[in-house]
Amino acid sequence: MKHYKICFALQLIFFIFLQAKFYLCRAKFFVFIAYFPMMNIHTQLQNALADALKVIFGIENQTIVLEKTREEFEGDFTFVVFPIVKLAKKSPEQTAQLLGDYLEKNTTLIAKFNVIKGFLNLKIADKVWIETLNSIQQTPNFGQFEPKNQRIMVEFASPNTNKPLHLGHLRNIFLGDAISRILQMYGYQVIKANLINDRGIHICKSMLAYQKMGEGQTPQTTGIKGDKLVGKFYVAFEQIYKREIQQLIEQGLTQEQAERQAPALLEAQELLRKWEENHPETIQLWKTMNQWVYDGFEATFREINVSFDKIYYESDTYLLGKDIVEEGLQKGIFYKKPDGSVWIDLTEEKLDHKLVLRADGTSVYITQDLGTADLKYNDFQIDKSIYVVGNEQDYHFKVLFAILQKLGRNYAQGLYHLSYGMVDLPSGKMKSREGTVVDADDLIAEMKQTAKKRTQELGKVSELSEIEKEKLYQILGVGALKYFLLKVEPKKRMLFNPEESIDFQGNTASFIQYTFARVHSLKRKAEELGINFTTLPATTDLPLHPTEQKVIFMLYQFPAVIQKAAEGYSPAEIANYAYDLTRAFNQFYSECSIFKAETEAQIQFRLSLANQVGHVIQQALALLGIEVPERM
RNA sequence: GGUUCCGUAGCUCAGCUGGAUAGAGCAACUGCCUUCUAAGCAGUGGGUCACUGGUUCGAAUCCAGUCGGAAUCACCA
Repeated sequence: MKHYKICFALQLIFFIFLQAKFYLCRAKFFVFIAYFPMMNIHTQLQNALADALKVIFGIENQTIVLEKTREEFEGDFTFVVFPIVKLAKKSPEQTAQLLGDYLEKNTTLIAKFNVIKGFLNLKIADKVWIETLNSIQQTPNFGQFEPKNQRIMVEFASPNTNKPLHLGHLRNIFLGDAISRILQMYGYQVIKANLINDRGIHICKSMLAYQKMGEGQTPQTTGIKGDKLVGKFYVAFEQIYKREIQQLIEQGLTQEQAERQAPALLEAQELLRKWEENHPETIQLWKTMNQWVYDGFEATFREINVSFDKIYYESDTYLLGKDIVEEGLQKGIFYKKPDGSVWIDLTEEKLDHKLVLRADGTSVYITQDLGTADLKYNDFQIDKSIYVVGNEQDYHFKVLFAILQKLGRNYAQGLYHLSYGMVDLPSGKMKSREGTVVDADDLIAEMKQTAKKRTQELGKVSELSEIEKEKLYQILGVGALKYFLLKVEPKKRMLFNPEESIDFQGNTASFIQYTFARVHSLKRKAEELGINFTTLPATTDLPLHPTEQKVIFMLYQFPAVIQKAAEGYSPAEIANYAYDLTRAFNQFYSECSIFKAETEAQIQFRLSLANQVGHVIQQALALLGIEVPERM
């Protein structure tokens, strides 16, 4: 409620400001319309209602909440009068009736209204909708917000280099990529960052197995993708390790002892020590194998059309943060235990005591995260910083942010953990050790294959060249996968059933892409007939079909949806919106003939509507990193 | 055990800054292609919004508790 009041107040101030500016600077007004076509109807209605409340009932400073009218009633916006009936001193019906009468008499916005109980349903005049469509049509980059002159870093992907990417990574990557695009649209300058975990015991495990049984294999000699090859040796290590543990247990050790004393692990630890001492051969092997992995990742990223602006390597950052520990000690925020380890007391923040440096002076996970936070800020002077990391680390980020807050970092306010739920299989959690992971490359290939099969069954694209067809399968397959993972609210855990392939019907990317292709087909036909696809309607006096009105209403909401998605860090908002817009358009499409419309003006109007739907679909899907085909 | 998150149709999910008779898709069934792409549209059936209480004109939505599930509470990352 509070949020809404502020929002309304800001809108009001802005509106007044612009009205004042209007006469001074006409251009500014158009910029305003360009970025906030929403304002036109919504704010005008709110203002008119505010007037009405004041004139009729003497009520001022009332928060005016407008809702979308439900399908089963006639109208576009609904004003619920229950909250004001006490102040109005009339029955809900009378109150609503009086307000409706006032609006009808004093504004040109309303075509009609009806009152049901305490609900005032307002139907916006067709003319206003057509003007809205025209204004959207004339807006270059409809949906793009004005630059906020703020920088925001989005860190995502953050893979380990000892094994290939899997389905869980894909959710992370798609989320990070989509939220980056959304924030950019919302006016931020976005820096996409990837913090690669390229060092540590797990990498040494792959390296050790390679030394033992690699026989000089390379991605080139084996034809195996680099990350897959390295992953193969990681699995090999695990097998050796497991066998050794088994043997030791048979010799009478406990499970725990065996796990600690197995020769393979000791050797891997030795390798890590050598790495830390800069042992040339070890470093060389490490570099070589990591490069294979990077090449492999790069191929996957290219396949899913994801890129980064900045790559951090943990081998560069893992020693950072020790100076911050020193700083914290000096400021009295951290304390030292007798054994020499350093801690922070976060019980005030309802967290616990947390270790920030080991007794032997070596870092823990959070130490380097403290250092990296400073590094990011110093590198880019960022105003906000987002970490796309799974919800298993919720506690870690609470602690990290609380520490940075206590240290008085001025960027601490702008930190946000975009936490998301795990992708589970019907059998439960994905476990790499048990071989139940869904490999990213395999899944992508499968999706493309399914898209191909489905396209061939329908047989509508015989005109396309082989290259174009391949591109189409790519767009459809990858799109379906992205949409599948993005349409669910990030924080919810989700289920993926490999047995049932991802749908291409219903609430899917394919459905939305298909609708874009339909629009494109209209465009081709218009060109054949020599009709300009983008011409604006000649008149605003056309009668609107209910489905046409609904489509314009959907288009009109696009900027507001972007705002909601950006502020709530939720690409799912965009996915749901794209789906609703698409459904509305398909309803229109099946109920209204475009080229057989009664008048030229109507044909123009409907083409203009279709054209705009095509644009917004393309934009909305682009925000999710999904491409659109012109035919399918 | 403490903390956090989740629980809506057979399945997968919307709706959650409180508003009218809780919505989609999949699956099942029924219509609609002498062509603006049927990967579509229209319709039928399917619900104790986990449960109990509270707040109020009004609760799937807010609060408390209970039950179920997950994560976390590491000198792993």
